[in-house]
Amino acid sequence: MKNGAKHTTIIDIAKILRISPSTVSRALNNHPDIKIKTKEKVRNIAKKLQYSPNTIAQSLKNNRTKTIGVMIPEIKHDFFSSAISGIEEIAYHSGYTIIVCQSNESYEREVLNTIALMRHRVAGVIVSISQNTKSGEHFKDLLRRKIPLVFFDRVCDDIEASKVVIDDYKSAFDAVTFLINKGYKKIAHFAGPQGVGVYEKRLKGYVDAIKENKIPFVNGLLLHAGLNTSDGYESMDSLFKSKLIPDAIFTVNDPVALGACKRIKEAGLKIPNDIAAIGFSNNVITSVVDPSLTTVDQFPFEMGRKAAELLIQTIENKLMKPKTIIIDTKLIVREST
Amino acid sequence: MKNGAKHTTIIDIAKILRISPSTVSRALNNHPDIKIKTKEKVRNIAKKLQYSPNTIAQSLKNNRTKTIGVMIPEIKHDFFSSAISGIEEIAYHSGYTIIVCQSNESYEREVLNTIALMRHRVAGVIVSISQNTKSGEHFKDLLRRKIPLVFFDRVCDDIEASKVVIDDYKSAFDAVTFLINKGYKKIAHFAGPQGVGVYEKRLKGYVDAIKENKIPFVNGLLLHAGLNTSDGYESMDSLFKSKLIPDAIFTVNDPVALGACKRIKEAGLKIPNDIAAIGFSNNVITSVVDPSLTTVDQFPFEMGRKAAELLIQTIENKLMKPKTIIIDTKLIVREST
DNA sequence: TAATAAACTACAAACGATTGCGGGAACGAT
DNA sequence: ATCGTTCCCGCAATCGTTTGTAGTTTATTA
Repeated sequence: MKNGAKHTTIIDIAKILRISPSTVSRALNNHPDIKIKTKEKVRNIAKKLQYSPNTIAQSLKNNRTKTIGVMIPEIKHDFFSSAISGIEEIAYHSGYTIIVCQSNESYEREVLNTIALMRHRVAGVIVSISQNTKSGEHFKDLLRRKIPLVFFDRVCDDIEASKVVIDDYKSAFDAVTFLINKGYKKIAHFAGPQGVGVYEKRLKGYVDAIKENKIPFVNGLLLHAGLNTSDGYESMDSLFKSKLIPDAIFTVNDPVALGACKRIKEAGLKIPNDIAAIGFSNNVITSVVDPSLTTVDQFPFEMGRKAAELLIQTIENKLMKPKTIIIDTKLIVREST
Repeated sequence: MKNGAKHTTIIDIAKILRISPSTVSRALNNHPDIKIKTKEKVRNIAKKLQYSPNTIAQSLKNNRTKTIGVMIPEIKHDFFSSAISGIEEIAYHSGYTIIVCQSNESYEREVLNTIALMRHRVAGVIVSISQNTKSGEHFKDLLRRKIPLVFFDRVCDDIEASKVVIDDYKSAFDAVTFLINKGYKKIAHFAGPQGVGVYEKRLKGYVDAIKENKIPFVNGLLLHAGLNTSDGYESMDSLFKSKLIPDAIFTVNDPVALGACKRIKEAGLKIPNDIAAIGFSNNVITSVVDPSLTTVDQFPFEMGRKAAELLIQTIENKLMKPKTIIIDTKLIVREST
């Protein structure tokens, strides 16, 4: 079961040149104690034998790795894959590699993945937590072991770690206010799973925007469901059945908005003339659907970059205490409003 | 610059119990030489101190890691993030972790990433190559070091390694034949970068389908461009300008098809009545655009799974020689045809 | 020429785990 | 009393690097 891999080591090089491994090591690391002649010889042999240092051995010796653990719910979501892309970008340029794992929205798997990352002695971890994560004990384990931790988007509020988030409350508030200013008065909200901070805040933003603008709050216009297209479809369907027809909807995310739009179109109504719609996240998809969807851009690539920057700064002791970065969102106005 | 991390080791446990580290190791690995009483004591202390084995040390000792390197052009593409998801799924269940890197379609970066993966002594590598990769020397380096390699989708033909692909030729041939059977006669193809095998094969499939069905091949209906929406838009634009209007188009991928559709709609023409369209890949986006797009599903999640399975089998010596798996594609017929 | 500094290089320990081998203890059988 | 088993466990080497210390040249200076 061994990897058959046979790599050349500094000992191989040492033997050939009849010098000691330590000299080879110092030569390769350009240590001043080694004379240039020797360094050149070492480097030549190293190149000839395709020597590449064994990170494993280095890590063991130095008690430190250049690996960052990334755990997100699901890679296939636009938002998260863009974030990973941003993380990888920064990591790459700082000489770090990233280990990616997905929790699949499962708390148990999140815990197991955390353990796996600890075993790997990652230098730090970047996380967006699963929907079903209530306890943050596994993250506290990381901190107890002095492994730096950065949350992004879906954060764990009661853990002292750096965070990269958007202002979900304000983004939602602004989106709804935008609708109100456009003259819409019966605005529905399809909320996400409560218990997850970001969705709670979006809901609160909706409620407060309604209240502050002195629009009557109608309980029936506030629906709770999941995060998928089907949820949006069904929520809209139930509104139609209840004869409580809004003139605009604001949904927890883009897929839900799209599902709702589908149902609206099936009802023979026009968007935005009969019902306007705003989603959340600016999935690529929103710009090409017909009508294109007004939505809130969270700049996930940028969030990933910032999270990686924060983490690396913490790892390298350039950032001594947790910091929260709030990424500005942008309402992307399109045809659906 | 050290990670402050302080982890408990088997030595710590050994000291507490006044036994030797080797006994602790054997106890934890459930070795028959160790009596149950001792094992229990060891396990208790291990749990109390939150011991978790140092993968680094294990890897060094065993000269083998349980890490798989994954290199793809860009994570943010639907197709690749789904594939990664599939890879991670299989890897997770076999106890492997994955290191992800992106080449960003750059040959140089692909080479550097390969070196980084070798340094990490990954047990194997899964790759979809960049557009600009002509030489496969860096992959041969992997094989020389006996590091198993599996390609998926964009493969390197002249390297002897396992591959997971679709039959691009047949998929394209079938898609075009489908159009022909529907009665379309002036079918255009917007081809991708030649030099990349998969795109060449799709082109060939198009050409042969035209010829075998005795439809006149019109040179002006074959356009070469890139892979983005803008390329599709411009290709369509140039067709309009050349007054050579097709009654159907088959594009190298979905974004190109969408770009073309955009231009078609701008021209006031109807899809599929005036011009039909077929894309390639079944990006999520294609099902929600209006009109929804007929396309070819490549089952990227499944490709990722298969690639991971092949790789792990090779790593564990259960697969002795390279194998090529061809994933069946499926023409998803929607409104655009 | 001898003393001293400067320039190189080697030795050995360490990182944390695994594992072949050997040895002590306890026990029964002869 | 001797031998043989069986059961537990420890010693020490090993994986590939890094690095403090010490040692050997060589060059420099008095």
